[in-house]
Amino acid sequence: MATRTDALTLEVVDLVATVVARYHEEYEDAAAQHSLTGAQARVLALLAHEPLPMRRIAMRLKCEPSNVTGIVDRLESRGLVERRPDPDDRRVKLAAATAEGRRTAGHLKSSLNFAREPLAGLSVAERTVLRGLLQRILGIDPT
Amino acid sequence: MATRTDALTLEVVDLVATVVARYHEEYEDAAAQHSLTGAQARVLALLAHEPLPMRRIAMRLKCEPSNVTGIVDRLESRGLVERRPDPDDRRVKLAAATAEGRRTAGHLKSSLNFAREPLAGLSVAERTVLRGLLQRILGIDPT
DNA sequence: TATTGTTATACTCTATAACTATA
DNA sequence: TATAGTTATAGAGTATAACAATA
Repeated sequence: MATRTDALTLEVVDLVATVVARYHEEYEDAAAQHSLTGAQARVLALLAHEPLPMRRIAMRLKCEPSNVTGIVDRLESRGLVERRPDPDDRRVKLAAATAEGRRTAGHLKSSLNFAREPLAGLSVAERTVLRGLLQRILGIDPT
Repeated sequence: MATRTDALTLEVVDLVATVVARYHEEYEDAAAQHSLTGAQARVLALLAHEPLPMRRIAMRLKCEPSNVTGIVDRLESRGLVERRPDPDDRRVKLAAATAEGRRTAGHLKSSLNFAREPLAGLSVAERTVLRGLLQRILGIDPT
């Protein structure tokens, strides 16, 4: 075990903080290019993958369900998302991305170039090492 | 150069996104433990390091200067921050952390345990490799 | 009774534009 | 005239509490 918080660890934490800041910047910029807020972009990305009950969206966003109402309202008024009844439970409303919503989500994902540019400088071996270290940090069992 | 967006790169991007999400969660939680919002905590951390003109705070936060007024107002009303005149330019107001503000910032930093817990599982050698890779990604010249 | 989604309310963060006091 | 900070305003995200419909 290392000392309580050695210089190396602090350096790494600082680098992680910088990565976090830059990632956020790029995400917000990419969202803004499609006239979306960050929260709207996150919900749209979620729904482009699969329709979800309002409450599940709130859990994924780690916010209160009442907030999701407004976010989905704004996405719906732009035709990117629609609300559908759940056949199994009439209390539930399923939010689902429309065709245009899925298209926008696709553009958004590809304009998020954090993926390519910075990682392009790393070799396959280096990216593999990085993947392993990040998995360890996150407590993910490498399958 | 790797292919446009190979599976490995996508995996790493996904891991980075998870790190970003977890870091944010922990930061907001740590701030909330001191009844601070994320923005307030960021400004307080900045000012605990050194006093700054309002405009410089806005540049560091990448937001409009008008927003900083409100954030500093709230910190000031809690006695964590104070506004001082700048002797060199009477237009400028320097925001500075009070003694209590610096204390709060210290607690906040130590309650941000993203630093210790996840990185503790990595050896010194692994942390060194991670530091190098993150520096490469961020385009930082290792001194 | 419990749960799902919504509404109502209040607070914070955000950008824009107009204002003031300095420079 | 240009700049620093503020104010005013409006939109969006957030939590809390209360509500209707359904389970």
